[in-house]
Amino acid sequence: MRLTTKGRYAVTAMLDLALHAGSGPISLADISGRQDISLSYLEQLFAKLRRRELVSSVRGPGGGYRLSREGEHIYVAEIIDAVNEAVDATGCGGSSDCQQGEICLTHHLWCDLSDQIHGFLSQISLANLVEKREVQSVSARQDMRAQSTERLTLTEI
Amino acid sequence: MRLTTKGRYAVTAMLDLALHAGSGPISLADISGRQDISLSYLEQLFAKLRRRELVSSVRGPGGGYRLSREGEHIYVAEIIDAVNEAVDATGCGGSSDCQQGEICLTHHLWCDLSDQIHGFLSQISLANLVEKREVQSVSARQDMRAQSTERLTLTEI
DNA sequence: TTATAGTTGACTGATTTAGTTGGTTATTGC
DNA sequence: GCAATAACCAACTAAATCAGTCAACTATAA
Repeated sequence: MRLTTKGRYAVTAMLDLALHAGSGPISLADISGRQDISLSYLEQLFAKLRRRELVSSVRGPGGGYRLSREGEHIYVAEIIDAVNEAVDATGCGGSSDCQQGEICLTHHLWCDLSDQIHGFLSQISLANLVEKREVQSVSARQDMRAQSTERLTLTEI
Repeated sequence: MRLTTKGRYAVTAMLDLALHAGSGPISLADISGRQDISLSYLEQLFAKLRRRELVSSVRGPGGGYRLSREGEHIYVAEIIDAVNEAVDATGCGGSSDCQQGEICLTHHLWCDLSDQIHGFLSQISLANLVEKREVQSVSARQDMRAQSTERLTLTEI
């Protein structure tokens, strides 16, 4: 279990999907606009999320991504694990022979801490986050901003 | 709050200190030998741990480091924070104006998750880790290995 | 048939990680 | 006083990761 900005981007993007669920597939361009994450970086992240079957894709115009399960059943831990892809944190790949054929101190210690954090983040679902009042108010403002820039783009043309 | 291998090294080294507390200051060379962490990398980590007053140093022969507080009062979260030194995880440095002068979705979300993990790791002390049976048994073996290589070095000369 | 949007891969600069090298300073014991 | 020890310090490096760019390709809706 690692906690980096990469995981944060992924969780944010997935939360954006959850917030806009119901209105058909959401394009990465939309998420990019709302969350200020570069489109190409999102593409990389969503390739991994798709491989883990956290999202499913629809190609062509009007296409995009949708959650492949209900938000209640997608947990923050899964999302972070999907994009961080199993970095052998123990140094021995779980084979427990890190130090001259025997288990090292780091091994037990970090597996334990890591497991506990993992367990903690496994209890927080996207639906839990969507429920939060702050999340809803920020999201509402982002939607309005997105709509106004959309109008701008149209009138500019 | 970030969780990387850097933090793991720091926690492991501090746990080594806690396990060998009572027998005078512990040299980084000893920790390096037992935990397979390069001496120079330990030096970098301990410079930060000392700045945060988690350890105190004794120079000269027989010198080394010791915990500046009892293990009961040193928490895993502090150690990780000390070596990771405040990386502005929010992108706006807590000023809450990440997106066109207003707070972003990431901000709330990540601060919240981050705070909860921090709270969790703030409850685990070095003393808690020392108590664990697995930690004690691994540590005992490491000490024996260190003694035998010491003997080897002496007889080789 | 065209525009949309996902899919893929190669490539890049910046930062972080982990470690090396080569010093200096303080302290201890002879 | 001198040699050995071990903390302290700074510059430098290779490798990995992060974040993003660019360019091509494929499926599909209108």
